[in-house]
Amino acid sequence: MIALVDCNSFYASCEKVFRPDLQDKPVVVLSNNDGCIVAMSKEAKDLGIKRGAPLFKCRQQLKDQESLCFSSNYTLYQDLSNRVMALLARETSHIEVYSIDEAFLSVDSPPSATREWGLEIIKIISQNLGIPVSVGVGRSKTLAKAAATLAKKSPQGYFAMLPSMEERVLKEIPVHKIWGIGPSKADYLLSRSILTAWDLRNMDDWDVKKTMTLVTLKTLWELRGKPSIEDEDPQTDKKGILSSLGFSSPIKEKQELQRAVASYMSRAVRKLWSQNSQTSNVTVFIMTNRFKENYYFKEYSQRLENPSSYLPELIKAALNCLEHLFIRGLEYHKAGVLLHGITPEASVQLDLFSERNNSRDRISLVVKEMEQRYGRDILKPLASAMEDRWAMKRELLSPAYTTCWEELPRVY
DNA sequence: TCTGGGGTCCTAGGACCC
DNA sequence: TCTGGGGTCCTAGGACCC
Repeated sequence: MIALVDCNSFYASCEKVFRPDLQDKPVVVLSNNDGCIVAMSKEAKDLGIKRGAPLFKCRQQLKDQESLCFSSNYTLYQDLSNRVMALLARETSHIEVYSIDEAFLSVDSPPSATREWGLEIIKIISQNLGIPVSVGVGRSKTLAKAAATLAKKSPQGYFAMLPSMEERVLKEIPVHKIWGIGPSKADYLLSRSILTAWDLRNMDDWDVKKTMTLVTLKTLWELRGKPSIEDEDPQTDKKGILSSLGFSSPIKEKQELQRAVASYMSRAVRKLWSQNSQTSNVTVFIMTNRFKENYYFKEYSQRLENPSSYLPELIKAALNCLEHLFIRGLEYHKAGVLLHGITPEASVQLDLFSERNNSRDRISLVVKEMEQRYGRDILKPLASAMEDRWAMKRELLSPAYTTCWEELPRVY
């Protein structure tokens, strides 16, 4: 059996950990730039607030209820997540950390003791970290996921879908709630009168393979209790790196866009460095407000002659892309940089006529070392070093309770 | 006024090769 | 009118996830 351990309202729960005064209050966490709502405590959910809703549309409602908003504090969430995962790892022979707030665990206990094991996990995480979690158990990841959804509704936060219960339970689950079935596939299934998880489970393999995808076929097998979705290997390097962010206020000037793009590139390159890789393809995109008329979105890619992780060269490529995109007179809301064709540094193929450029390697090395010693922003490319007028809006940020000496919570 | 960011995987179709 | 067969690789774009 497989268990899915899922933190309840994770971001909101993290905010509550160091604010006992908020224990029973509605809490919501906002996206970057304090734009929309990405997480809510149970109390906020009960108010009928929807995930993904823009803040300005529910501001009044939140005010009426004395709820509290927070800007997203990823430093805090990632740190608490690491602690949750470390505790979970002690309770199982195998753990797959699936996302910042979820992990699949293999269930080692005999069936008769599984319930105690699950409840013990909930207790451990709650006592050590103050984070509420739910545990769902099933014969496959997809079944464990479905069980976890039901666990959230149960008072103890635990639900095991035993094989004997599968038919009854799956008949109650609408097809669009199944992990891996998004809006588009749900629509298609509905049009064929496949309404529940049980209906999908009983479809013909070839039919599914032919009219949908292999992924859906695997989902179907999983619903039948046959594990078919493999673990993702956390060691494997990223295949694409994206760094993009909306501006806190619109940008008109090309020069400002250039600074933003240069700065996004230096973030992307840092991710590249952290996995010791090089990139061979740079893409830049810019866009105006997509909710307004005359929406403009355009991207431009440039292939590099040789794979590179040399920041100045990559910034130059990005700025060159920007030249193909920029139109004067528009108000830009967002830009981004994508790196593709990523290869490990060790196996990079140079073309016949180029030589490995040692001085570049040394510059990158010095930058890396200085960042390690003095912190991330000690060196910035000049192209991005001016004032960041467009920088992210985070007006409601909570302290970095666990990762910054100055911001440790005080006990009086 | 204000509407997130960062990923993965799959498929179709074109270019190219023998 | 007739116009091989079987591959690989790459890219764009869709779908889905948290």
